[in-house]
Amino acid sequence: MRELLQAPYPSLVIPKPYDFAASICDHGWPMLAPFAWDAEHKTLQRVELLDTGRVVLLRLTAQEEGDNVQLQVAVKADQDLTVAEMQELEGKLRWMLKLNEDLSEFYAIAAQHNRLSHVAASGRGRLLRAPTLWEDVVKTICTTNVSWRNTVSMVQRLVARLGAPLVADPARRAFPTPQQVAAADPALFDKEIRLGYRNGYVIQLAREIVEGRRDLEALKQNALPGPELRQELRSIKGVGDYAANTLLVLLGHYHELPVDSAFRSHVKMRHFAHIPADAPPTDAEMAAVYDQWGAWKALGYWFEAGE
DNA sequence: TTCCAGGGGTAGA
DNA sequence: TCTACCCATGGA
Repeated sequence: MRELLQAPYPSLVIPKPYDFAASICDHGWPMLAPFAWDAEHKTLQRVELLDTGRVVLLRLTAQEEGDNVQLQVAVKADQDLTVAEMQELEGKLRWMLKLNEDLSEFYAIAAQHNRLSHVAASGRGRLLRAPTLWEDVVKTICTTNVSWRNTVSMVQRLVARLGAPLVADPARRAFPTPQQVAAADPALFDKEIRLGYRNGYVIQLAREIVEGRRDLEALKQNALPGPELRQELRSIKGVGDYAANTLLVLLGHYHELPVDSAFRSHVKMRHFAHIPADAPPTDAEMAAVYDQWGAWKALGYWFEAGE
């Protein structure tokens, strides 16, 4: 196993400003396998299966000099990567870190909010996502109606049982592909992976993809307007309003709010504390609080809640 | 034992 | 469109 320091990818343009560690940690995704966050060294690790079938370990850190940030990418692999593999990784890194998104409109609104102006100043808002929409859909389904700790456990078991292993450290595995999930014995889900009633949703989605009945990755091309994209996501069994809006955020559409128990709890406490408990605000009333954020409601809520 | 967690599907109105 | 009911899992 060789450690190949590719530092940095010269064509991987880092936006300014950009706070690598804060951006990675601004939601729970780095805690979900096969991601792992090393807080002490501010390093994001990920086991990744390449198109060639090779499994590599990525280690990402940022080197900062003033507002000039350079991404340091270390790749552990059994041999040198090919040019095509390097290009594949570069594309995946750009997607995962949302380096291509233009957040200037969001920053302009955030700068007008005293308590959120730091978000704009430090260049946050690029929430971590998986290289594939498939992985993000499965993980989002695993966040529904369970505690976060349970989500972490479910995803860990899914990766541990079905993901492709790293040669030098077989205990570390990549996220399972739709093919691997579709080919798995459903009994393995019932007995070991234990996603509860979500087992059927994940297996069904994998089969739809493998059989060519659904092309999730095509949705990343940003070819569909928001409402149609949302409708497409809602057509996935197990994806309801909350999950669809969460996935829209991951896809770079922030006009819909992922309304879950955490949203309701936060908004009630922050904006409706004077309302009697026996007459709670409706979801629509709570969502209206963020109308001022226009197309950036979800980020506005997210960073307000994260203060 | 019961409730709840970063809800969703279905049937019936 | 709205409501009631059911759904596996694991921790409190």
